[in-house]
Amino acid sequence: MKKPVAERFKNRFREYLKSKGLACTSQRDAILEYLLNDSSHFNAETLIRALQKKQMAVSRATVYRTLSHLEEAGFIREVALNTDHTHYEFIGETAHHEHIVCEICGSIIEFSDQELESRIEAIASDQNFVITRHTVQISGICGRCNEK
Amino acid sequence: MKKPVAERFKNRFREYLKSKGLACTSQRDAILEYLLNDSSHFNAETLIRALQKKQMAVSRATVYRTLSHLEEAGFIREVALNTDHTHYEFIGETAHHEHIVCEICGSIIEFSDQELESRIEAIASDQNFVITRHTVQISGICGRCNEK
DNA sequence: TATATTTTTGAGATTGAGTCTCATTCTTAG
DNA sequence: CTAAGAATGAGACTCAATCTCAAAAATATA
Repeated sequence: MKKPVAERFKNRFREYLKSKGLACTSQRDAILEYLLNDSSHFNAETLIRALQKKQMAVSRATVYRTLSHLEEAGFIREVALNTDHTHYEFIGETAHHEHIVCEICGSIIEFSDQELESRIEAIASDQNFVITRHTVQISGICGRCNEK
Repeated sequence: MKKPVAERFKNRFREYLKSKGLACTSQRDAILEYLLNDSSHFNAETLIRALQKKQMAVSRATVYRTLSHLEEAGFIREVALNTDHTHYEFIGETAHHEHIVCEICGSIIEFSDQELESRIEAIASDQNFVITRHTVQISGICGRCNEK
């Protein structure tokens, strides 16, 4: 059985590539395919290893290149969860949201808050800025870790 | 003429070091001294180069180690202005604030907004989190760059 | 103040994410 | 089917950041 949502994303990506004069390759397919099924939060290195395990190995260079295209095309976005390496999340059809990360167990909670978003818009406009991107990053200790 | 504020910071740092069983060294002094006079926003590499120029060279390893201590002691904090490398700012006596960065000219505007802060507190508490840190990072295009 | 103990330093090796190069292979338009 | 252009992969490279360890400095002890 086909998954219509996944098909739609794949077509959108193909169209994006075509519109930019880029080629549709099996590696680019494989990466999007993987993200559609297995991943909401990831980084380049884990993605490389995961693809290897699935016998769909794609070289490091190609993975990085494809992630740039996916970001450019609006399929994924960078999230600053961790200073060590760039973290991404698949955007799909989910609404814009922010993250709270537990410093102890590493668990990630997503939230979205209209009041917060409006305030950010207002601040930027006060400063005469046109926003292209924004992130709210909260680190702390989650309820469960606090009990221990 | 002595600067009383700077002296106060230096004493606070010495006390912090003592309380942790750490030594007061000329290198640690030199780094704090530099930050007190010359810098609000900086990163490790520029700091290393700046100290060299002032004939107060401190090794890379020591700079990184000292920055950790200064952060731990609450004198500086990491700011995510740029994904390439860790950016710091000297906290001093300034109030907590966030940043808007222009993607074109790189200019940084600092702002603080009580409404935003309260909202963040409320969200974390809804999720049963105790906040240890938070950042609001806005990227966009500033008024001046937009005109061009 | 001299000495013993502990901590720090610096030089350079190491790690690891991310980028670059370039010969070879794949896509695509015609 | 073919020619032209684009993408891939292997591995070299970059650069921030960390680690190692012998020598030096700071602190504690007497």
